[in-house]
Amino acid sequence: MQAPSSQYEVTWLIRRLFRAMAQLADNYLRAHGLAAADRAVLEFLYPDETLAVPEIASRNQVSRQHIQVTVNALLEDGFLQSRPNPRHKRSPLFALTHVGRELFRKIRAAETELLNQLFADIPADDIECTRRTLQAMYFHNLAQGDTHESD
Amino acid sequence: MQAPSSQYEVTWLIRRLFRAMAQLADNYLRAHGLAAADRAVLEFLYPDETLAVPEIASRNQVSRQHIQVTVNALLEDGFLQSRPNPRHKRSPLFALTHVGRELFRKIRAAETELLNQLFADIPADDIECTRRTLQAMYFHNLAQGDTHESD
DNA sequence: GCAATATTGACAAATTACTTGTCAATATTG
DNA sequence: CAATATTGACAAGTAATTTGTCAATATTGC
Repeated sequence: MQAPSSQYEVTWLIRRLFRAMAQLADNYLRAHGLAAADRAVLEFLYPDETLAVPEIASRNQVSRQHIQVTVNALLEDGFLQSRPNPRHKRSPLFALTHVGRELFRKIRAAETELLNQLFADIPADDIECTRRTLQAMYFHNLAQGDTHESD
Repeated sequence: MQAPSSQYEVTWLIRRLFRAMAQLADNYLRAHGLAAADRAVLEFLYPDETLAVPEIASRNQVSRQHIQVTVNALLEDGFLQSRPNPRHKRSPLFALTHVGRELFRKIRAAETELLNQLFADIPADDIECTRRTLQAMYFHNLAQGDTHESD
């Protein structure tokens, strides 16, 4: 029958790659006792951001309750520290501790290894073109689909 | 601090786009009473494949029990039909019915609408370059990470 | 053919990764 | 300062999927 369009294939590949990447990343994260949600929080704070729980949640488009639990656990494990929030006295800001920053740096380094394999033999120009295109897709998407609140 | 590499950004965007796309697709699928897993099965069979449950599962990298349940439901709803499997008498092959094929065609058409918005203003060359790059990534990935069985 | 081994479908329970609901405490704002 | 909103904590619910188990039946190696 008709060949699928390039557009369709791009979205198909995004779906497949996401799953494949998630599996690779999960294997690695598990070795450090982290879940994907933990990694996401660390990423939002790396290297020097300070954010409150509700703000991390809204940037990550997940419920604040979920991020609350994740942040509490990371705090307990010594990867995060809290500081007073000038904008809201009940909702402290969180930042990486030195240990947390080192942890995420290591995670990134390991991921970079995987990335280098994943991108082996792909010309830099193609990677840059892909980045530009996906970014445009992402912003198109946001422009039309980012008008929902919760809670 | 240091700017993230293009490689890293590409994978970041894949993660973000996957989630955004999943949300868009889910809204549409729900209207047809389907879940993402149903769509995946229909896609594997569209337009004229015939596959047994364990084979769909292995291609989709999910457990055969999960696909079994999904296929049973689609069969009950009249979207699939079974035929004898020459390679295994207990494990019939499944194919789309006419209704099932029409359903998936409609899903695809609706998705194409969304895709056209998502890709609006992106040059065809960039889309093609992106497709080529993602495909290369996907095959790199498969080449190294496809050696695990289950069950 | 026939025995040993493997595969399959069915079902149940467990797991993961969240969301939603609720509430009291405390903030912010008008 | 009173009305309203936000936050953190906790509980319960949900969706999608995995894992475990089993009996039935296939396939295979001899």
